[in-house]
Amino acid sequence: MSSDRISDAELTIMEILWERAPLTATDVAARLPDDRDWSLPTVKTLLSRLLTKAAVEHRADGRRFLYSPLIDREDYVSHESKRLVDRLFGGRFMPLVAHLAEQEQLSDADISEIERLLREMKS
Amino acid sequence: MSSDRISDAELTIMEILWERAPLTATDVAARLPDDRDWSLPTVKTLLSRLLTKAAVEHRADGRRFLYSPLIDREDYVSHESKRLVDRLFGGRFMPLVAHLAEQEQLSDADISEIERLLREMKS
DNA sequence: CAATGACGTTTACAGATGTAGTCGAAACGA
DNA sequence: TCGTTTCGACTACATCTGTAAACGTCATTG
Repeated sequence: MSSDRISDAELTIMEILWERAPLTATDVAARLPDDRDWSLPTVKTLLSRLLTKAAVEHRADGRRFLYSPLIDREDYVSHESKRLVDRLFGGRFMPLVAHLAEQEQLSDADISEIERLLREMKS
Repeated sequence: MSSDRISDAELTIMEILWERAPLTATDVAARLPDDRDWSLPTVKTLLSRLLTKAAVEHRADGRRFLYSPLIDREDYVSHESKRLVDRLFGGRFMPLVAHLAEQEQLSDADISEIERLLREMKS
């Protein structure tokens, strides 16, 4: 099921595929961010775990596979946001937003931008 | 170090101690939420792992221990919120608000509340 | 056609996590 | 004082995660 959690390392792979797909395992490895310098076998392991979790699919291309995400980034982000909010804020989003707003040094420009967004939402 | 991550199960214990401390292991077990029906040994294991992670401390009371949180709930919440924002929104607060906005997970009341918060921050 | 390389699959292995049993010592009740 | 309960400490064990090596196979190239 796609209800399996995606681990941190796996998320790194997903981000690459969300940005561009389909890709071969080698392509994915080539696009790793600098702070994730994994060997090709590692990337392959992560890809096959993602296959098991039905988070990606692969299609044969000659004797290689082309991998593509099966789950939507938007859905994943929503799911994880909700998970955090459930765990830490009793399921309410507002406290999270308020908390972050308090923590974060928002520039006046940021604030105006958010206000604009909020005005749009209201209508 | 207190930089060790607190797992889900451990968080359940922390929440109990944040609500009321100090408590003995047995007390903690008695306060478990209904959906976490753990045996006493399990609770003790989790408590000792939290000790190792320096997330709680204990003080002898006769032959028992009284456990208290060492880290602040506020700090933990900040840390985890930041982690989410870093992982999923490139560390920026705005995209999170935008995301929530799109998902329509903020009520009109929520929005007004955020606006009030932002106005306060501007000054 | 043989050697080399590119792939996917299988196996590995340490550390974290969820969940709990066992054990020895101390305390308490009869 | 002797059995029973109660602790904490130690041990256990399956699963998940991070990271990767080994292996078998097909393709490519000399």
